[in-house]
Amino acid sequence: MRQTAGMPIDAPRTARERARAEITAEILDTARIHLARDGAAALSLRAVARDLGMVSSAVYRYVPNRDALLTMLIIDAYDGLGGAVETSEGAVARTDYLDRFLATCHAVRTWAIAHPQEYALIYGSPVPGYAAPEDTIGPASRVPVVLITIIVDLQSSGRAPRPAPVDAGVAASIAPISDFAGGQVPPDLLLRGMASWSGLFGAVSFELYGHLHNVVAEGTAARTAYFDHQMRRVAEGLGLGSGTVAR
Amino acid sequence: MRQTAGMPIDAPRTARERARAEITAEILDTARIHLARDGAAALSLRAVARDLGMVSSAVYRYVPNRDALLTMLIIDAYDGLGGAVETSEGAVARTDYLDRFLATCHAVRTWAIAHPQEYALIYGSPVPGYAAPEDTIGPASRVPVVLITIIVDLQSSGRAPRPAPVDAGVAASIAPISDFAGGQVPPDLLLRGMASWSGLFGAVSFELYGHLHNVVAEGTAARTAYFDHQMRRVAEGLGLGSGTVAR
DNA sequence: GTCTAATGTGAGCACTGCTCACGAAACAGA
DNA sequence: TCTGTTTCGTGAGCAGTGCTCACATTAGAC
Repeated sequence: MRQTAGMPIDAPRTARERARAEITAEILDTARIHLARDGAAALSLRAVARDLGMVSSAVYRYVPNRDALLTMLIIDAYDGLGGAVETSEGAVARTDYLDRFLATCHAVRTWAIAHPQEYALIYGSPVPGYAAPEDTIGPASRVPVVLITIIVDLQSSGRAPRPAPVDAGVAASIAPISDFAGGQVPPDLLLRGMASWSGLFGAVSFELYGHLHNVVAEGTAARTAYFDHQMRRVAEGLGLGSGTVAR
Repeated sequence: MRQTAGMPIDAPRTARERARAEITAEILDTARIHLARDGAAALSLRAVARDLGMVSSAVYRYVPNRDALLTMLIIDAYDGLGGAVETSEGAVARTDYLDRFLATCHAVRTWAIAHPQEYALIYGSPVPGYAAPEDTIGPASRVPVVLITIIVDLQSSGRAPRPAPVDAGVAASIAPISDFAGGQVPPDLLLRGMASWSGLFGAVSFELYGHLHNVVAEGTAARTAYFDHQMRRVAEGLGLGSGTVAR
């Protein structure tokens, strides 16, 4: 049976297996600290080894190579973000669709600001030559699933206009996600969900990567007000609005 | 007098100055090739030197360090994208506002797909510890200026609803860009411009960084159809729409 | 108690950015 | 034309990286 993130790790039987799991966890913990402090590009297996008081070649007994360590950290980051978002969104009354959406947006942004290097690791430019392994797609889909669920819920509540017809070519283009959703969700809603997702991602990334420099004032209040306004605009465009963008 | 991108280089007087300019250009050219092939993270001064048949320490006579070389490539990339977008958008009739917007979007995406590493360099996660110098803000603003201009043009044509009133806090948050625009452009329009810019950026980045994997079908046709649809949706949300998102 | 497999060690390879002392060449001023 | 000053190319060297490998040690299985 394969191990997948979120699944509890098999209880180690022997002392050796226990030690192995423990040391692997220590490596991951240390790597996490280094990542948060220095960023993914500067993550060094040798430095992690030094911090743990082991010789550099010893970590290769636990981690096949640097890319594998990064992959673990990527899954970690996806799960961290996904958990934060699910908690935040889950605390809002189910029928307050706009608030659910805004809670999701702000949760993503708050997490990103608190964990900039982790965010950059999962949503920044991929390390060249690095291909995201299949293990990441589960954790990676947690946030978009939340967004699409909000839109689908709004739809089923009957409080939204009927899904708009979508051009056949466009509908065909999203066949993969449509299949993933069991083919039951109208393409228009999936497209809305994706649009909100990429709009949210764009706004957070812009802020985090410094593209709002000389555009939006630097303080926390200004940045939050700007972000909130723009996310309300996105919601509006999705049929999630409360009537007007202005607050 | 300081040299700024876009400004013609002073004609070199002596043979030495001419040689210097030439070798610096060769270094930049080679670095550009390496960037396109291997990505920014793998850009190596030593490798560039090798390609040019010079010893590694010699390039330090022309480029202070690796970061400076990256900065030149960043300015280069901004200008390349800006030029491509301005050309594309400039070819559309001035009064076809939606088409101007879509031309801009598709130009950004086309350039990004053709120059993925350059795109990642300017819109991906910034290299840790690297702060974008002031020289980049001019070239960096070319695309957003195009977008905001479209929206302002539409506004002045009288074919759009009046700019919506904006919450005072939100309006204050965009003081920097508002000042940059001379204080004449209504905040609502600037906010729309920024929203379109970050929506466009989000969509292109998602595709380029592989976040559409298992979501949107892989082929060129599917990806283009999806992108076009989403950009039309963004346009819609901006008041640039032609009436309906469906084509 | 023995045998095998897992684990830790340190040397080593090839690479990186960057510095520095050293000559050689090119320029500028007298 | 001669002299003095910059500028430029060279190669060695430092500190760091990822990763491999032969070797010793140790822990678990039988």
